Amino acid sequence: MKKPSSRLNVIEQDSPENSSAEQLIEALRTKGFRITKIRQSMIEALVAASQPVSAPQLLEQVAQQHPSVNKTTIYRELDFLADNKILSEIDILDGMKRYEILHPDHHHHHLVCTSCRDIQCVEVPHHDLHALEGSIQKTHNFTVQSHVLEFFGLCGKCS
Amino acid sequence: MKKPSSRLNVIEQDSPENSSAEQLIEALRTKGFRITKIRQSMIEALVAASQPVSAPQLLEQVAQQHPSVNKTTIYRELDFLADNKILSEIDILDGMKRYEILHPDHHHHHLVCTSCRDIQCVEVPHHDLHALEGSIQKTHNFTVQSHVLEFFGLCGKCS
DNA sequence: TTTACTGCAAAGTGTTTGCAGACTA
DNA sequence: TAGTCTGCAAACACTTTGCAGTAAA
Repeated sequence: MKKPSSRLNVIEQDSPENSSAEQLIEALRTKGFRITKIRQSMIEALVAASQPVSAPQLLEQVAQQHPSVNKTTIYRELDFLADNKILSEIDILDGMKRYEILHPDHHHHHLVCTSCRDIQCVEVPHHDLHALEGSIQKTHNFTVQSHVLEFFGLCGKCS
Repeated sequence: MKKPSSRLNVIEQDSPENSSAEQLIEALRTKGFRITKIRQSMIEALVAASQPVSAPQLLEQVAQQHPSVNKTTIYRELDFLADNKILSEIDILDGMKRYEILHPDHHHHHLVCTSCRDIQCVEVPHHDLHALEGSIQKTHNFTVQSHVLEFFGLCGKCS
């Protein structure tokens, strides 16, 4: 069903995974939220993930440590984490949302293989898009808040 | 057949709606496909649409002329039309796909209002993205076939 | 006549809701 | 203890499948 993801390490983690998860958890704690086992497990799974993951994938992952976890909790928690700017949603046009840890200083886009559904991350020089957003703002009377830019094609293995 | 028109602003139709629908239908006919009432009605509805439409929206639309039409037919026909390069799929992250007539010489992107879900079209200078795709091809060993670029924000009415 | 196309019923998949009970702080 | 978080059951919305019947060419 799922094959081990290719380690292309396009994006390098700023800090070791554990530390990153702990930082996020600490931030939530200081905001006054409770750190439950499931919340912790989800954040760790998301930090460790090498690709954006879907809710069903995450359910499977978390269930390995907490077999009684319910899908409702997963969905609610994903909403919660997205609301708190810990996750960003991405869409690869296959009908379900995926989530990944949001690195505020690390905006990037994705290369989605249409054959094996593998997802790589890629950073794009931002001045182009910023300039574009500025001109859209003026010509279309539209206030751009965010954008989605994803590339579809064939990865090295599939081409 | 093809009129060269690269206007700024919102996309302008090259030709009257009827004519465009008839061209598409004629192309299908010469490929050997049957032109049923529902197929015809769907193409006309899609050509007339001012925004990308979802399957449920299209069902409602077509049902006005053909009350007995079934959702299964709508979904199958949308697949069929997309396979035949008459439609392109777009995704505005609200959980369902939308479709619009594909103008091969008229690639564009969308401005999605996160408040009222209104969708405007916008053309983006393509040399930037082409250059980007070229460099991705080399640096990431990834063959780019297509991309999705959508902007989210507030339209004039909602901001 | 041929077979592409259609409708119907049913099921599949991802997601959400209401509520009672459990657990963190 | 208090209020956040969780599990469960059920419902939702969009989409797909199998099959028998209809209609375009």
